[in-house]
Amino acid sequence: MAECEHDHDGPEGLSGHHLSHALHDAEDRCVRAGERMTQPRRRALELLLEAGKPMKAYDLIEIFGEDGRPAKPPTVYRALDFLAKLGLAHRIESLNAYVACEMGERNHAAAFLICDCCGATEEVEPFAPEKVQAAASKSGYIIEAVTVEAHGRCGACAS
Amino acid sequence: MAECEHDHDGPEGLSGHHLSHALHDAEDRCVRAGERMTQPRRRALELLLEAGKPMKAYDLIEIFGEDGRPAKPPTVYRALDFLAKLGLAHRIESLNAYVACEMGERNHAAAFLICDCCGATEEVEPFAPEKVQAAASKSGYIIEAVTVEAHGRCGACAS
DNA sequence: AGCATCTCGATACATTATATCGGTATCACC
DNA sequence: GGTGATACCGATATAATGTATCGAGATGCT
Ligand SMILES: [Zn+2]
Ligand SMILES: [Zn+2]
Ligand SMILES: [Zn+2]
Ligand SMILES: [Zn+2]
Repeated sequence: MAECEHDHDGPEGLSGHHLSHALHDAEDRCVRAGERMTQPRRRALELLLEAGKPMKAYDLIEIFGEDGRPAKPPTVYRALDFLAKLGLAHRIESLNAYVACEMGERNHAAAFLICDCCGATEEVEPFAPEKVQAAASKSGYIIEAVTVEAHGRCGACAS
Repeated sequence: MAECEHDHDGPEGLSGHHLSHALHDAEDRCVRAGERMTQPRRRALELLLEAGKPMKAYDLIEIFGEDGRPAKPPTVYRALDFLAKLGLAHRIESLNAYVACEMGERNHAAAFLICDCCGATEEVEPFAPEKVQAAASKSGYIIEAVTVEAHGRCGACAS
């Protein structure tokens, strides 16, 4: 980021009834998963959907209150963790940022193309690293580095 | 991590002439790349190689000085950034940690299996996310989440 | 009602990372 | 062998990011 200043306004986020629908769908999904869509969780998702791009936790914290007052950090971090757990949002580790999931399916592997120049990001189908450039070039991307991080349990801990 | 307490001592890092050789190789590679292997860079790599596992920046900072005194944060972060740029080490974003590269080739896509229980990590060949479980099960790993983050330049910025 | 569990708000704190600046080393060139 | 450009370093200060903890309220179950 900030390496060049191409000023490209990408596609923006949701508003109006698109937003309402997305929130309603999320609530459904939440209920089906046996979880509660509480007020802070809904608000966090609303902000991510409105933004339509990755947001830093502290940027959300600043604008969290409906009344314009910032939230306390744990409130927002808890909500974001919840959304990520449910698959409604993803954390992008290399940006320390969070973004609403654009795919419907639950618990899918997440993959992102991230422009280091302008900050644009795109959620894409997961792919093998050696196929990244081919996949990315459909969007004109030139990839410089790919990282794959798979979390789980090792042989010893799984047993 | 810290979810269970299987106490498995994994393979450890380098020492003695294994360490010296690795450092010497790194210096060669550095020179061939037209870069300088300075004292702080060498020291950072030495610590990563000795550890043989991912290390937090501030853990390195604590033990950085040959004389037992800690380093200043920018010293270590600069060295780590350099090592990562050269492909001698990787940053593991989801752990905020750094590890010496176990593969020889330069600028390869990095992929890691990370045990959330004991913290064991393993650098592996990059793979397509849908093949992760198959690949990982060779080591007994059970994968719960995979993320792919590809950095580069978007169509607009590349042009 | 009584109890377990989940969730929240608040305070305080911990961890991780960077901006900046002045000085030194290194190198290319003349 | 001087001179300027660049890369690198050490130090100070501060910014950005993330958590531990605790008491109170909400929710669901029997
Ligand atoms: Zn997604
Ligand atoms: Zn871009
Ligand atoms: Zn590697
Ligand atoms: Zn383990």
